[in-house]
Amino acid sequence: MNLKQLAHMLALSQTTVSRALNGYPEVNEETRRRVMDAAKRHGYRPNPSARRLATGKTGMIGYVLPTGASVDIDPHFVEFLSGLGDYARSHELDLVLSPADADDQETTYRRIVANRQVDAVYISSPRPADRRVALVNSLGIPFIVHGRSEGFDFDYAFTDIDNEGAFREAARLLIQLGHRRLALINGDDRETFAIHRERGVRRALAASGLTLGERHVCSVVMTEENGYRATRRLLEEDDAPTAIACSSLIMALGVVRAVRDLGLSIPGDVSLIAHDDVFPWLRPENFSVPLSTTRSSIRLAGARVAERLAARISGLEEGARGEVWPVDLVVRGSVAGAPA
Amino acid sequence: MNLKQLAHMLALSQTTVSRALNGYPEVNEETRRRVMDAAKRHGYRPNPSARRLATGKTGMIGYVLPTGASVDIDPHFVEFLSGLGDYARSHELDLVLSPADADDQETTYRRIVANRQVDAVYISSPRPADRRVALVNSLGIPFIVHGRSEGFDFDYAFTDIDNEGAFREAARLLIQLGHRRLALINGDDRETFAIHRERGVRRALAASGLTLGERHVCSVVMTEENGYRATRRLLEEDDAPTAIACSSLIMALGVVRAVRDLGLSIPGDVSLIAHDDVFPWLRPENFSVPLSTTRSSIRLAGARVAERLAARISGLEEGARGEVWPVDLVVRGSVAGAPA
DNA sequence: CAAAAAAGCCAAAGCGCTTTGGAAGACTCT
DNA sequence: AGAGTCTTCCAAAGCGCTTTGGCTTTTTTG
Repeated sequence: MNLKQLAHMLALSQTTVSRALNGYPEVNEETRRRVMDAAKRHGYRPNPSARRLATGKTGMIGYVLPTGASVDIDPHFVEFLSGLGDYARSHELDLVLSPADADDQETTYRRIVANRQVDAVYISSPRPADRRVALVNSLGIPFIVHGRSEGFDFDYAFTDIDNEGAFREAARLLIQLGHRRLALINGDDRETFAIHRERGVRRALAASGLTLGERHVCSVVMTEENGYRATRRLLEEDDAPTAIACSSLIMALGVVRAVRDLGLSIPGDVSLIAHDDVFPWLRPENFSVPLSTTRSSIRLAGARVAERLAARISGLEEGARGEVWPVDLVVRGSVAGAPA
Repeated sequence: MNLKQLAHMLALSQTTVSRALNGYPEVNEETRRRVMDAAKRHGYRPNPSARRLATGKTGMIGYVLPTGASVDIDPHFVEFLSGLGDYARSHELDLVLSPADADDQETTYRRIVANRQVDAVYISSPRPADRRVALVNSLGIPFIVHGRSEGFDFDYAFTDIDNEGAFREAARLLIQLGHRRLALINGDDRETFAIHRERGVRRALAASGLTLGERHVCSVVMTEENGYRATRRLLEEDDAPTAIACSSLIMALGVVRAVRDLGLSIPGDVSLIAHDDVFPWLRPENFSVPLSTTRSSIRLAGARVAERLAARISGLEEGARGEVWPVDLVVRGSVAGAPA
């Protein structure tokens, strides 16, 4: 059932039917109802291929997926996707993942824009002066950055959480509890979120005349194993920290294991706060010692990004507004006063 | 730069240029070179929208993503995606995720097929007599099932692992070690993989004249918390099992925590074997007691599914061949002889 | 009431590609 | 040399939609 047939059986022109269906004003309301009705009754759905050839609109949002034999997709992605998908569904948007060589995403971005394969894209895990952001901005396709980049001579639209504030508050709490030597087990410090978190910790320390020791901050891929290793290294030193801030729950698993392996305890010997992106399958309150966290649902962020993309596609949102979400500090049993 | 312009500047017809580019035989090799050359020089890329309108081919593979406020995307998905994406990239395939109401995926499948939005689809986490499989089969679009369904009057193509064999071997090992009361903490038993795993355990027990106690098997969503709860429940009973087989590493985290909370030890009081899908961020050898596992890389499965989909799209693979991969049993410290 | 404006509809021209059905020329064969 | 066969290319017809420009008919206006 295509437009031609539908028009024919309604004894109308394709033009009128098309306009009736797409809500154009120059068609009689009575006629429109007739058309809508017949369309529904016959299950008519405009062929998207034809439509996109004619309009250039695809009804799809794009994401360039860095891949490679040694490239691991961030497990956070799936939660983000849950939120994004949930919103996208209600707006009949599909998501197209374009796999790209992790070291050459530019080609892929250019392709999907040149080919008009998607109406908008989003970018995640940005770094300062991220080339993808500059590129996509210059290509002129609507986009939203999940997270923040920095150091451009233009503004852009992003949705981020207050990583600095979250870790500043976490550190402040630890300091108030008497801790003087804090450590930060961070994610990849080439990414903005990690930079912001480190800054948060430093600012809190500075406010009390303290500093973050050179060797008390580490930047690693966020795996359980790396959390373990970092913790062992930290705690086996002379000036071992008495409190640790950790950038992910997964790493925190390793932290807890390391602390135990060393015969130490949380929070007796070491206080621990981790960032919680809210996974359904791993909850901080279920750690052997309930984990204090800075909490922000990455899933909600996914839904929000989808919402903004949809708004941009339909022209409802314009400009380069960035939004920063506050982060909850949730105190549980894993923090206590510094040991004597 | 479109076909028309390219043809014009080569003083050839669109037909010839199109054929030269697409490798049709009825064009002089000399001409073909000229065309290819000019195309490359001018960076000509055929407009995919136009091409798909004409051919119906999209260069995309589809996946219907169940979503909803209370629907969590399986964390395994991201690993599967890593493999799929890695292969797809090298073949210029994109993946389109079509979010659907988890309770009504049929509509979405029909849509993407009717609209010719993708060249092929894959289905994951199938159940016996899975309606999606029947539907997609009847719709006549190329597809691969990751996992297995059962009970159809037709054959279909799938890539699965030997879940039954894996859990049979795991159970057999435990039995050989003297365990008589095994328990199985399984995933959702409406899914085929869980059924097969349970069958594997039962078969191994039966071979030694043993059975799996009614209350020694549980089927839950695979979260850390559920692993914990199930273990507590199992171990606090009178005829507590001395060995546990567990369907995921994430649940195993909870199992370990529960055992510890009860003042018991692994493998002294309880032996544990879990299935490992090979996550980069959580490795069984790094558990406090290195975890014995049945291991199969879900990432490789993703790559294989992509490969088969590509083969089907290009007509290289036909028929309904199913393939079942063997699973490694990797013995580490978490198993030992049954306590006296 | 005639002229101007608005409403409602349509035919046809794209969008950029593939593919069908020839046609022209070169080549082979008797 | 004439008929038949390849080879190589082309014009034009789709694919199914949107949109431009124009044509009637109805309504409004001075």
